[in-house]
Amino acid sequence: MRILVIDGNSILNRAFYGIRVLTSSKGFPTNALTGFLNIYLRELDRVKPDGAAVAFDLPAPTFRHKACDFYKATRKGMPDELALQLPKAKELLRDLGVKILECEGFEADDILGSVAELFSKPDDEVFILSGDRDILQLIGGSATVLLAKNSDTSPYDREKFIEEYGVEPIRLIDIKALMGDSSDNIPGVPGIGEKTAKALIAEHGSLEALYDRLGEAKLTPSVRSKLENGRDSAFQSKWLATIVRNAPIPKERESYLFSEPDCSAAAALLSELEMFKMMEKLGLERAAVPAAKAAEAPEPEITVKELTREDIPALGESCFIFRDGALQLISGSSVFTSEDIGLILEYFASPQKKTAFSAKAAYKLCFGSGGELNSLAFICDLAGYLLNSQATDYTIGNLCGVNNVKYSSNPDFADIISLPALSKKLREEVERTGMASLLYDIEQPLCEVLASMEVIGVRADSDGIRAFGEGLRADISELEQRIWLQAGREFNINSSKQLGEVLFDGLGLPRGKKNHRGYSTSAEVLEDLVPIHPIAQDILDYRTLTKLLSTYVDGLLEEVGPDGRVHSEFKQTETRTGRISSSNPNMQNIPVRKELGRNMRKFFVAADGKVLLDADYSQIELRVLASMSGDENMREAFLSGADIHTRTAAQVFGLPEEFVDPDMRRAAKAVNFGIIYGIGAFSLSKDINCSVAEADRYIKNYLGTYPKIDKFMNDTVEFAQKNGYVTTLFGRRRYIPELRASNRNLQAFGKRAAMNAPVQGTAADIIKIAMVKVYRRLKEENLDAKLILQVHDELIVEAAESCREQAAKVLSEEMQKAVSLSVPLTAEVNAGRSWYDAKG
DNA sequence: TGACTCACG
DNA sequence: ACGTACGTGAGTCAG
Repeated sequence: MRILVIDGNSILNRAFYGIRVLTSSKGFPTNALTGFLNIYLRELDRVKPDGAAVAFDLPAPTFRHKACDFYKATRKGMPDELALQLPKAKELLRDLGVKILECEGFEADDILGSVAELFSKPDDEVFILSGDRDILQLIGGSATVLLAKNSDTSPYDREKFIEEYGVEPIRLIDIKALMGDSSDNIPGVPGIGEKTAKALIAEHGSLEALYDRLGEAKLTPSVRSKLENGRDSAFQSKWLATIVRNAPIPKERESYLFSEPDCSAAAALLSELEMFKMMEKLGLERAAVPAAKAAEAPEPEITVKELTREDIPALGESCFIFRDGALQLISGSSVFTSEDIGLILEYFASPQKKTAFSAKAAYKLCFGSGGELNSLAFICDLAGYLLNSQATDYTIGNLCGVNNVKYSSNPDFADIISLPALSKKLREEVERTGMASLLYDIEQPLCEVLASMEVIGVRADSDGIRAFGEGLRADISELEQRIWLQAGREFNINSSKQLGEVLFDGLGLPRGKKNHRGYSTSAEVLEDLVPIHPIAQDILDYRTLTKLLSTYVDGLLEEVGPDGRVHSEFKQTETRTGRISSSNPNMQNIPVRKELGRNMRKFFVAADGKVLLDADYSQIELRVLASMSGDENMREAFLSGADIHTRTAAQVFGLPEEFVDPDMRRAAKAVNFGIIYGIGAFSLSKDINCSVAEADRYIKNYLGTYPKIDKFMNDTVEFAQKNGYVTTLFGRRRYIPELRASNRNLQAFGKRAAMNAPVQGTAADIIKIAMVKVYRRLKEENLDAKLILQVHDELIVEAAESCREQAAKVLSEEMQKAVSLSVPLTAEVNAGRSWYDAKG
């Protein structure tokens, strides 16, 4: 028989620490479960066993079979977030037909050893999955170990083990007896480390043989005396390190074969945990309401009709879903469908009050055909986003799960007929959490603005881009030749792996930071190599050019439409902070910082007879911070119109502004940015190239200079720890479950995110308000000028030459008075034929 | 698919 | 002892 047997504790533990925080909307942690199932399914696919069993630790209530008082005394108790997932894992595995093994007084690895023993007949194969190297001692006969590492598992059979350790697998015990294992509280022989232990066992064969021959063995005096003194400890350690193979597990071999899965139970559990992706992976249908409940409340009769012209005036309040050119709308207990564009537009234009699931596509249809979308009162996906910005998508099904609205038991209309209930629940939640104005006054109106921007797009000069690309191609092949020449061979420069081999093995250059797959070849590392070898600069240049070519030249050309314009998609429910994102193509990361890349902006141009107006906020995030924290010192800087970085440098260094040199200003600028990101001395020191101690001093001085910023950050973190979320000036929330994680790195990340989100998010709120205002006023004043792009703190309008002055005035006025802070907001507007020219 | 690298605010 | 600033999207390689 072919059996897969798993150390449940070990794999859950690895999954828990290896995967970012995942929770259901109610905060129930699911990361360990998700990780475990992914690993389990992958290995199932590889091993294709006849049966599987998962072993769990089950300590005896009053004694252990290894009753040493120090045994595993230091192993930390499991964090609550993980402990909660343990019973769910067992329940789910049972539902899936997997055997669960627990023996009072035995640990999971003892159970694995016993299973391996049970399946050691000639035709048996046992695959033992664990993340714990101790388990390697079980290799042999029918048993192969699948050792879980970072993100994959590596199979260990006898040959592989011997190659790595130089001894038989069972000798692992003897090695441990000498070197000990602090995580398992195995003392070993004090002073003997891994290297010595391996060498001694490889030479002498076993612990017993070593001690038998201690007298005549060739040993250094110090090792000999350590071994003599550590004799008792060594033998006790060997016993501790030995995995038991006779735990009282079920002996009926057939009981380990897969049993019939209970799909509905598994689906119900996964639905409860909102693990919908996993359900798909397992091929499970979404759980219906349990039969008993469905019987209590019979479903209303649903009638499905094709929408007709006559229906429209009679429709009461309805909600609609518009997707892939088809409309589905629900009114009372009737479901109407239509693919007739004329009819759809007529419905959109009607005065019936509407709730949309997602509205951008509907707006786009209207813009494309001169229609209107009237009386739209509520947009569900935007509400869901405000309630939980960290979900990955806001499909109807997910919103129902997120907001705990019951499904219909009728699978055909599971989603549709629950929509009215869903929108009601969402509306209540948004109002309860104080985000009504944010939804109705900012996000919903913005949806129409974004739809308009997507439809209009930006004119692109394809010929110009192609010509630029040809120039790049020539330079790239020249660089490629030079790099190959210096490397002494041809290789793929784009492959970090091959590049690493060339630089660090071939040329013997010093290695910098390592990463999971070897040594880093990032720009940071390469820059340090520039003074050492000329190849470094060539590689940096090669990277710059190929990035421009593949992402911005080739990538962009694919996105230019038949109208000669690119129609980027602006997503409104994508970021955790409230920003919008841009994709296909991403117009928010077109190069600007370096001149070569900045040239790309020459190819984004105004249509004939028009100009581009580019308006950007000056220091919006720092102004928001000054206002939110109320720090007088920083507010004064903005009120007086000072150069903020120079002013900061002067204050932090205690000098008059005239004495601030460019280096000092640069350092102050880095600190100003760092503060917004939740600064750390280490990263600041790298950013401005100084010692960590120096960076630490800058930060301390800074927080001393702006004490209320210090207080604001501390208060914000404290609020987040207490309430689980932070808010912007306009009430937008970001939940930060990481703060409650037991992993320190995750907690530290949570704190930084908590400090950043109110600032970044408020700035996002402000520009959204400005966008709505600009959009409305351009329309009101009947100007031939349209908003076409947003880049976080920057708006771009395409305006007819005839109204460029008026449009520029609208932009600058509406941006500056979008909101009223305790410091002024300023926006600078420039005009030009191309984005390059229009950007200052 | 995930890791790496790099473009932007 | 360990990792190291917030938020994105896209292209490439390698398993």
